[in-house]
Amino acid sequence: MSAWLAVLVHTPAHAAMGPVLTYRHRQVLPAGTLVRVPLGARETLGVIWEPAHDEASGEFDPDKVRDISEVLDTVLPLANAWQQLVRFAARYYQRSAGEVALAALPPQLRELSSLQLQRKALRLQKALGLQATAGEPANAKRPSPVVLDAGQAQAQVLSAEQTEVLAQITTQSGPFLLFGATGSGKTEVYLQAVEQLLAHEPQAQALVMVPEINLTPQLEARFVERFAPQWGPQAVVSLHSGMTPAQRLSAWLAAHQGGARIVLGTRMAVFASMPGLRLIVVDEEHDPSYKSGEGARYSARDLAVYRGRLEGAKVVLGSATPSLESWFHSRPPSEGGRYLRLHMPSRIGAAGRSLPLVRRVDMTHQPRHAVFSLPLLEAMKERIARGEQCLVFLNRRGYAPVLHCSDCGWKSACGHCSAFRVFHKTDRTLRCHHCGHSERVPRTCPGCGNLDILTLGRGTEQIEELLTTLLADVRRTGSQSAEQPEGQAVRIGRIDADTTRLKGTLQSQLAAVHAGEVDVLVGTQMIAKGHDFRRITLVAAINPDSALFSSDFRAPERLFSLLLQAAGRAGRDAAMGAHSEVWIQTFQPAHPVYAALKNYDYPSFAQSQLQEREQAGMPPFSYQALVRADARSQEAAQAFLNLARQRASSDMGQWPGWAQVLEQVMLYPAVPMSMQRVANVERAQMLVESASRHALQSFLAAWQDVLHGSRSDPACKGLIRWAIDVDPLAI
DNA sequence: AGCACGCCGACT
DNA sequence: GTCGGCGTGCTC
Repeated sequence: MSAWLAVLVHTPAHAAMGPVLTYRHRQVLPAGTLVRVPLGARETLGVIWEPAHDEASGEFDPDKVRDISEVLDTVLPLANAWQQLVRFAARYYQRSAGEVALAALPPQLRELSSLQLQRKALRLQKALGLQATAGEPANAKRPSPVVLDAGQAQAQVLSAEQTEVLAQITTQSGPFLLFGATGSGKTEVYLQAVEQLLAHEPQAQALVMVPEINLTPQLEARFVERFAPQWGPQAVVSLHSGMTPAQRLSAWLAAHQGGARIVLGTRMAVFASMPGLRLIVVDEEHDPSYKSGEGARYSARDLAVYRGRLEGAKVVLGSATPSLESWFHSRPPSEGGRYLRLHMPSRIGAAGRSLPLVRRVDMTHQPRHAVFSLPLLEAMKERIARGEQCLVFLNRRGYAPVLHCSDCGWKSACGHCSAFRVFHKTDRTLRCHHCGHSERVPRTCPGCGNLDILTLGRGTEQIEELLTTLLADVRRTGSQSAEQPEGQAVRIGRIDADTTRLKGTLQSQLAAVHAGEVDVLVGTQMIAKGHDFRRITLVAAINPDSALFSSDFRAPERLFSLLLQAAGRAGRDAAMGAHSEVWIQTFQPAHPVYAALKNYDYPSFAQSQLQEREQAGMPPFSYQALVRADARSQEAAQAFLNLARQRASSDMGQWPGWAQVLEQVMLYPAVPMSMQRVANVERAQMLVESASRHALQSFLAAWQDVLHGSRSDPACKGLIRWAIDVDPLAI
C-alpha cells in the first residue's frame, strides 16, 4: 500500500504548474519532512507540504506520479511555524511557496545525500556533546544557568536608560522599537536581553539580524566573547551569503537542531529554522538592505515582526533613525500604534559626552567648483596636525563619473545601459557600474580624435588624489610624536567597493585605521555604517545634496539616516567626543534634512516627513506594489504592463464581486524605470496603490493570472520577465 | 528555475 | 563536418 504525498519543489510562481506536486511513497510522511524527488530529468530537494487551496496543482495525469527517491530522515521535519512563515511570505510577496521555501534552505541541502547529511549532523552533535557533559546528548545537560559565571561577569553595568529599556523588554510583550542614539549602547541591551533569555529558558534561541555582511564579524566577535565562556563556542552561529556552502549548512543545522542558541545573520536569517525561537533583534531596522531585491522581494524586518507574533517570540527593532513606517507604528497605542517605542537618547560613557557639532557650509558662498571649502580644509588640517583622524564621505566611487570631450560633445556612455561609464584612474579603465562592462580608457576622443578628454564630476579616487595635494604642506606634530617621528606627511586612505574587492581586505583596512596608520580616510557609505572608529574627530560629507534631487520620496529619510550614521563615526572616544564635528557642504543649508540633522532631532524630522506622506497619500498611509517588466524593447515592456492594466478593469471588472476591490485599487500607467536600460535589457514599471492593504493583496493575487495571460499577446513579443514587488522601497 | 530539444552561424 | 548561441516547452 502506498500513499500520495504533496511535495513542495522549487518552481517559480509563473511556471505553468503549481508549486506543490504529487509523489508516491510507501508511507505517509509528516509535513515539513525533507525529501529528494525526481523532477523531469533531474532530482531535486522537496518539502512535504499540506497544500492550501491556492497552491493545489491543477489537473494532471495520475499515471505520471513518480516515487519519492529519498527521505532525508536524518534531518528533523521543519516545524509547523516555519511552514506558516513560508506560506505567509509566499502569499504576501506574491511568489510560490516552493520558491520561498527552497530559497530559504541552505543550498547544500539540495546536493547532499541522506548519508552525507547524517555524517554532518553527527559531527555537529559531537561538537555540542563535547562542550556539554561528556557522553550526554547535546541538549540534555548544560552548566547551571543560575550560577554567576564568567559569561555574566563580563556584562557591563547598564546606564539608567539601558536598565529601563531592558526592563521594558523583559516585562512587556512588544514588538519594540528601540530608538537609541548612536553610541547609546543598543548592542549592550541586545546582549543582555539575550543573556537573560538564555539563562531563564534552557531551550530558548535568539535571532539577531544586521543589515550587511560587513557588520557580522564584529557582532559575532562580541557575542562569542560574551556567550562562549558559558555556552561554548558552538552556541553562536552566523548565517549570511558570504559563507561557504558547507559553513552555511553547518550553521543552519545547528540552528535547526537547537544546539545554536544564538543565530546572527543578514536578512536571509529570518527564515532560519529555530525550534526554540523566543527573541528576534533587528538592528538598524531602517536599513534598506533588509528588503530583498530579487526573487521573493521580502522585507526581513516585516517578516521578523510577523514571525515573532506567529511563534510568540519578542521582537526588538533598533535604530537611531527608524524607518518612518516603524516610527509610525510605534506612535502611542491611544493613536493606534502597535509597537512599543523605547527611547535611549544619551550617549553612554564619560559624563557630559556629547554628540558631535554639526556644521553646515554654505557652498554658494564658496569659490565656484570648490570641492573642499576653505573652512573645512582648515579644520581638517588643524586636526591632522594634532594627530587626530578625519573621515571624508562621498557616495561615489571611481575617479570621475563621466569622461567628456569638449570639442565634439562625446561622453563615456555605456553601450549597453542608460548610464555613463565611470573613469577609474587606478587601473586606467572605463567601467559601467550597472552591467560591469570594462574597457581601457581611450587615449583620444572616440568621437573626433581630440587629444584632450576631460573628466566631469568627482569620485573617491579623485578626492583621495586631491587631498594628497591639498594637504601636502601639513605635518603631524601632535601627541603622536612619541611613536611617530615629528613632521611626517599626511597619510590618506580610501575604503570603497574597489579597495575591498578581495575577501578580508575591508577588515584589514579598518584595522589599519584603528592602528592610526591613516590620518584621513576617504570612503563611500561602506564606512558610514557601524564601524567603531576611536580617533576620528571630524566627519565631512562633501557633496550630499544630490540625494535631495532624487524623485524617490524616501530619499530625504535615507539621506538623514546616512548622515546621522556617518556623524556617529565621529567622537566615539569619550576624551575626544567633546570637540568632534560633522561638516556638511551644501548649496541648500536651510534644507529641513540638514536643519534636523544639526539638532539631532529625528522625532520632528519624522513628524514633518509623515505629515508630507499623509498629505500625498503615500506609505505608511497607503500600500504600494510595483510590477516590473524586462524586455528587448521599451515598447514591449510597457505594452505588457499596460495590457495587464487594461485587462484589470475590462476582464476582472466582470468577475462577480470584484468591482468593489477594483474601486479601491489604483493602477498607474507604465513608465520606464529610472535606470531604463541595463545590459541591453529595457525596463519598465507600473505602480499599484491602495489605501487598503487587504484590497491590494486580493487584487494582486487575482491579477497574477491576468499577467500570465498577457505575456502571450503579440504586442508583448520581446518580454523577458516580469515580477511583482510588494512594499517597494524605491519607485 | 533547471534542463532538454531544436534549429541556424563560426571554428577545432 | 562539429560546437554553441538562446528560443520554446516540460516537469507530479
